Amino acid sequence: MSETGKASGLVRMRDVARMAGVSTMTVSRALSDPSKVSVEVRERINAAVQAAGYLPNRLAGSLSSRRSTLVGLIVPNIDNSLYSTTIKAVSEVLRQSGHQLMIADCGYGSQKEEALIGAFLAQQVAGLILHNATHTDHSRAMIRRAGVPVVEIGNLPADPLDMVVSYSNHEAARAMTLHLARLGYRRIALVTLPARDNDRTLDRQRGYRAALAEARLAEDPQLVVEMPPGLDSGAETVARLVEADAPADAIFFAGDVLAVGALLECQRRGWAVPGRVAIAAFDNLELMRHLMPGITTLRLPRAEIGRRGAEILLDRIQGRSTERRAVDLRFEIVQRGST
Amino acid sequence: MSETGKASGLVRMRDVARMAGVSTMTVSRALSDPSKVSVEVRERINAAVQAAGYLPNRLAGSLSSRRSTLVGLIVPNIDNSLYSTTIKAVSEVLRQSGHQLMIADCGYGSQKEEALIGAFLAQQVAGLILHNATHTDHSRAMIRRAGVPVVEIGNLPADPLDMVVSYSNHEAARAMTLHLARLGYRRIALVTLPARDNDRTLDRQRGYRAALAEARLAEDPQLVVEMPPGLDSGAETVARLVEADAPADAIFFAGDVLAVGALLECQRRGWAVPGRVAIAAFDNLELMRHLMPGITTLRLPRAEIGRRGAEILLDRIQGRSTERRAVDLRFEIVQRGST
DNA sequence: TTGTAAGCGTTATCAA
DNA sequence: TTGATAACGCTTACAA
Repeated sequence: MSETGKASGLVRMRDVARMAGVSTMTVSRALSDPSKVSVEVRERINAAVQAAGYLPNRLAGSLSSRRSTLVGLIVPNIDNSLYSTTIKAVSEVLRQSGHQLMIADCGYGSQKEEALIGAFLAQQVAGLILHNATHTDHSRAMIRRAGVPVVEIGNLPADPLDMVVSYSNHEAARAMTLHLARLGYRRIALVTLPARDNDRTLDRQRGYRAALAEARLAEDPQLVVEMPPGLDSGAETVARLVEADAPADAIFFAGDVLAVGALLECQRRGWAVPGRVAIAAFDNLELMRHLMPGITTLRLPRAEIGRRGAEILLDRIQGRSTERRAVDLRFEIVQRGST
Repeated sequence: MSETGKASGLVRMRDVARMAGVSTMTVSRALSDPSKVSVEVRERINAAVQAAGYLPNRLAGSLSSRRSTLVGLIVPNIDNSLYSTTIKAVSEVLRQSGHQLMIADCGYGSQKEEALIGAFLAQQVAGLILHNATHTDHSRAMIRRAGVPVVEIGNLPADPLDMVVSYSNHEAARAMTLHLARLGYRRIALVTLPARDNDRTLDRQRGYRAALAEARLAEDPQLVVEMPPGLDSGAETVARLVEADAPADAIFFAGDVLAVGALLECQRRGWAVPGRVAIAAFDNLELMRHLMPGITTLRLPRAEIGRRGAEILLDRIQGRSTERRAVDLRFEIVQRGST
């Protein structure tokens, strides 16, 4: 009676084959490419699959075929809505082609990234998506040996591993700084996250400096600040920069939700924005538009990066392309009341 | 010279074994339990592993040992900081024990969840973490047959699949509604996300009704509203409920960032909070504390749910426990200026 | 259209 | 402590 798995509930292709009176090979074909099997046999197999509650073992399948449906994604911090916008887009594209997404976060360090790359390659991922653009030599060696396609999505690196889909952090920071200069601000401060081990933050600082030079504004070391992420951080910084002996007239918060914390602190203190100080932000979070005043910011293609990144990775995984593409996506400045 | 992989770069355990002059079994032991191998041989093997840049193939390892290091997590929406707090905590715990996390989102529907559960089981995950508490019969059947441990984390279901780590949405909504009643509000509105296919929202609505009954407040269907997520949604709703013929005197936004959108709309319109209307929220986002006034809300154990959930799952995966535990974590009300 | 045989790269088992 | 052999559950390659 109960051919349906021997107590353990474990059903293998063999069992389905026996039930349908065919060989495992025929079952395999019926599942992966039904057109290769006669209608009659196909129906018997489907019935057996249903009856047994059979689920194919992809571990065995991938091992045998040397093809995997796993893609690894490494971001600096899962717990951050900026990254999750991208993650969501990647995940949608991959699912539609039957791939599975493995996600890990590496903090902002390339050492931890190395361990994760090793773990993912050991799982035989078909491809990798990396947010950081800084990697250890060993990471590079492992990726080269494994021969899997890689997309870097957090920045436009000078020396890419393989493919790239991103915007330019340098250009974005430069554009916003020039925008502030054009609006007439002369003492423009830059607040970023800690730059150590973070190529994106470094590029933003460089972009800011480039813009100051172009606008013929003097660079004041007092006006370049690194802070940990968070609303409190932004609040603290705006107070410090506005109450300094030589105060900033505009502050460009190039990271996280620092600008929001700053604006809310100004509200609490009754400081007019931009009367007392102008505030600009980096990422166009939905919130920026709802605050009073709305915060001037950059619209970055977070979702599109995820989508295009996943797409060109799949093109390579599925052999539709062999190019090492580099896609530079656009950003734009959203001018609002805060500047 | 170049024994280091035959051009393709693919190095198998066999190759390492040959280089070290031992059998593959000895290499396998040296990697998984070095104490079982003599020091001298171990060193030769380590040297060969380094020289060859060998990465073990976990697909083969898992297939052979019938053990997997993969854990599947299914949330309603990756792109939501509430879930990402939990995801982060899960991910940390799993990494520390050498497990990999596969993440997918199922919208709020159990049909899509079913497909994902199937995909994860096909990958031979060692365990599953599910945020939704509503599942199809087929999902339940697959999980039972596969025999993998499962933790549900989004709610306390009446009929759990296996283990549960969560707070009670019913009790949380009830507690906040009673809190508002005790503060003297008499026309308390409830705004939730769409309740269809969402056991958490349904429980919140039930908890609200239970509290109204306890507080002997009449239930007004006009005061129970379902809205899509988002700041705009909250803004729109507060306007509607305050300008109604019989306006609400307090609004409990039981979902997403609706309360933030509402408070910001009140700021824009110059409505005093709580003078014109009181506002309470569900999740204690960092922002709630920074707004003026601060928003009264519930402190929910988002991170602890992830941590404990992952821990008890690992206890079962690693055979340290066989219990079907249900953990009811605490929440608490954070009273602030908005009520 | 279907089946047979030989792997895929590792680990369990048992023997030396 | 080490090794030989046989799985693990599937797919590739080839034969019928």
